[in-house]
Amino acid sequence: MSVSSFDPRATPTGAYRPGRIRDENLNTIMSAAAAEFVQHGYRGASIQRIADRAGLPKANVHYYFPRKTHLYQSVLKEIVALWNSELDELQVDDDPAQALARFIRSKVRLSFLHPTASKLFALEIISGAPNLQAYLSGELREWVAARAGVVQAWIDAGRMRPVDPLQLIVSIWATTQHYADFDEQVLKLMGKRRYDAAAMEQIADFLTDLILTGCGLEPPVS
Amino acid sequence: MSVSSFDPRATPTGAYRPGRIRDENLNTIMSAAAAEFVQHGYRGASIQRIADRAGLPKANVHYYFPRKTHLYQSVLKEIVALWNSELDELQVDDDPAQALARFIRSKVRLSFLHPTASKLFALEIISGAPNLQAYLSGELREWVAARAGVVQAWIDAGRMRPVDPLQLIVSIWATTQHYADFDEQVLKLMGKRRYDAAAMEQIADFLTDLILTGCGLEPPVS
DNA sequence: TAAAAATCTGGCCGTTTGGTCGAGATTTGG
DNA sequence: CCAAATCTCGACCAAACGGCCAGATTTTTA
Repeated sequence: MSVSSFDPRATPTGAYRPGRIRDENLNTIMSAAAAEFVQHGYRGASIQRIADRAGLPKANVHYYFPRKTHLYQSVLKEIVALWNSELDELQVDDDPAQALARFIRSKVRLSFLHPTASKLFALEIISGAPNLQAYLSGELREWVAARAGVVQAWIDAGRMRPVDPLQLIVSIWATTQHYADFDEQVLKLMGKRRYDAAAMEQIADFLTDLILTGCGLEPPVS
Repeated sequence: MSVSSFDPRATPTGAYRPGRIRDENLNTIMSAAAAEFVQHGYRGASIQRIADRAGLPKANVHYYFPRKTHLYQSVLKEIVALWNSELDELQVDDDPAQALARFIRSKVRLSFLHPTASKLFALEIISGAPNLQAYLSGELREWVAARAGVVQAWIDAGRMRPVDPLQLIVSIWATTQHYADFDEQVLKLMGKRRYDAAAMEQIADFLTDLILTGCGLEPPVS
């Protein structure tokens, strides 16, 4: 939820520069909004409470985001961009075990690092995805189809057990996402307060082991 | 979302009997409420819209559920009861492959049969589970611990590959739940409008195959 | 330093919210 | 068939809602 660390307007002195205030407030408000949207949903979120979370008067929020919809869609857009940019690729030339292990690990890390983003995305889809229809049938569909194609190529080349490639991607998505979205539930089951580095390793190891073995692959020693 | 089919007050003639109107309205309202809560969350749900969905005046909803919280908690309670009653068991004496396959299948069927219930449960947990804290650290925790114990016994007896039993249960929960909760997303990826019987079979087969193989078990031919 | 642009914010508006009330209609057991 | 219990529902209320505006303040440009 932070602006790119490279900003052409940055000055060594940190002095005022155009847009600095704007960028800061935009980030503050969007972070506050994401938390509020996750807790109460789009309709249940209150601009007054978002303003309180951000430490700003309500009218100031409306100065940057005249309508609630704009704010919500901005937050959602940022999440989609984050997911698109940070997720590992799968290449036909890669070793299936290595590539899948790396893919699972990057998805686990992403989920653990941005739980609020993950939850808001989940919320939107569970509620019928009124703002993501185009994304789901467009970008995401092609993204998944491409990865499924790679898996299919591996299978055709006899480099892994034949499993439905689409369902495999969906299952990786489902399990990794689950730990972020349902952290309240999973942490209670694990008897922990919050995830630590060890727990994250344990979970990444488990998922890699289960899924790779399920694909008839030897999990690489990490 | 329907009342127990066995009702001691039932009469062969179907004539009026005490509580008949009440039972009917209770069910109508709770179904309408579940749909509204899934679409807009607790805070975003409007009693007026719930009344509209149920085809009743708003004041009539308040007659049965004086406060919004009561209505929400009633719906949640019903879902938890449904989950508790319909899920298959795991017994130490069972054959691991058979038992796990049956467990996965029953969870898939439950998710596909009650998507709204599944979604509302997910929503509550993602939003911080303010109404399920006791359930998560109590009943559910013991339920999961018992099943994990059975899996551990199987492992100790050398009847399956050693995997973290808790994470295994969580992963089964995650994948099966995902198909119900994220149906909007999964259906778009599969290029379908809605799940049919064939799709449900395909998904249950895939999950059984992936997870059982991942546990070093031979998936039973179904 | 003066003008211009950007930012800030208290107060206001019409609408929707959860919830109340009480009078009237319906259903029930006796 | 009647009195009691149950159910129906339009009208109403205070609070919270999203959004608007105009004047005050700060920051940037020239």
